Amino acid sequence: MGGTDAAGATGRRQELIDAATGIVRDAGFGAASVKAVTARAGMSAGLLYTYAGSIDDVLAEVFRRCAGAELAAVDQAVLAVPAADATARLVALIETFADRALRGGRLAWALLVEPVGRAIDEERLTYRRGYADILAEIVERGMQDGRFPRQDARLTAAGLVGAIGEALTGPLSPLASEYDEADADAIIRAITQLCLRAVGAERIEEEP
Amino acid sequence: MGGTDAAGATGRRQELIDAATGIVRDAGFGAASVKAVTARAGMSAGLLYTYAGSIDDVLAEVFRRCAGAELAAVDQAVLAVPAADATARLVALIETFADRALRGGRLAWALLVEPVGRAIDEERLTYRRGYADILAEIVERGMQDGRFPRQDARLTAAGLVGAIGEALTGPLSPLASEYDEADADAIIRAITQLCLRAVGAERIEEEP
DNA sequence: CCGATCGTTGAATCGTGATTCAATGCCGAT
DNA sequence: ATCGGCATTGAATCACGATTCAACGATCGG
Repeated sequence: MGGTDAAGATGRRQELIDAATGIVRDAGFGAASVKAVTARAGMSAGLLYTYAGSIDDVLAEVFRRCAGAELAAVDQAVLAVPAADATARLVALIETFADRALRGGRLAWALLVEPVGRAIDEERLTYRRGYADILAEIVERGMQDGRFPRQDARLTAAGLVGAIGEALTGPLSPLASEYDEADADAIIRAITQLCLRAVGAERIEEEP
Repeated sequence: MGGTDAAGATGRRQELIDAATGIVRDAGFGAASVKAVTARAGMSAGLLYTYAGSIDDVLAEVFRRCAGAELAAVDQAVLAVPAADATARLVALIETFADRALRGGRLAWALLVEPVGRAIDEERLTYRRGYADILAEIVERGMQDGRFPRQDARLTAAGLVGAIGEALTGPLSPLASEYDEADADAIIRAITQLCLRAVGAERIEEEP
């Protein structure tokens, strides 16, 4: 056998997905053409079709994996907090999500808002709905416990997804331009406060 | 001269823009190809290039006009309310924006979130920033008057743009599926409450 | 060493829309 | 009636990326 594992342990399909993931992280889905992906994977363009149905197949898989990892991290962070404290769960969700987004380079942008084609838009819907579902559950519970005022939990959830996403990836956000590493905490705190107020959480930890 | 005004008063460029606007309203920018636009305008494809530099030129102009009209309507509604009452201004903004979006068919979706190419994405940035600017001013004023708690006005503004946009156009929103004409008011009310809470407005009109 | 097999290559082809431009039609002026 | 010039046509061309596939070459059993 030749080199390290060029065609060995990993498997061509995995190499394609890894290469595509790297490109998406660096530059978004728009840069993940057949040529770019196969070049990064160190193979010829045609070989993609031996190991995947199409470039959209590969990119959809990349989206599922990245989005799934983000969602899982957030879900885990939320579940680490007692369900009884809806406010703390909400804070955990926002902090985890925002922290990962701010440190993940272009990935959050690619997953949340980058214009992409049909194949991936459907994945995106699942992704956003995943967050909205978690949020809706938290809001529902908070209402039951009397922590949050009566409201349409699903609409609030959608609104929070939009608010967090826009604050983190929109044209006015730190991610759009350069931003100070040190600012990250301040930004996360501001988003958290915004969302806590939005659901009507009573206890809001103020900082001087 | 021949027909009504086929090549008369209106001007070819205007006809192109009108045709493109109609298509965007009906089906979004994705449907506004050269062929579709020129066909709707009743002229041949090639003529587009006599009266516009490119299809992107035409679509960017359509975007500017539609977005400008929406923004102007919202701005007008906001200015109709005394600046001293930041809460009322915020309500006016949301109600005007949401009402127009819910009644405007696909237009709101096209302007806010439809995936489009570069030429138009820059226009979109201006559009969203326009709303964010108005919102930031309202939030700023509300803080000065002690109606809203201390917060990062620009971040709140971005968050509100995201929340309103997602609630109205997101996968979880009424616009994604069919929705009852009668529900529109309830939706608008829910979004309003959400945003009022988000900025920390004290007086929130409850309804039983 | 020979041929079968299978992974691999990358140039040719396809698909989809935008864009160009030679040809045509239409008009008033002469 | 003929001419010059402007408006218009729409088929040909271009652009650009995805996709295909005939050809190549490494490996292995005999």
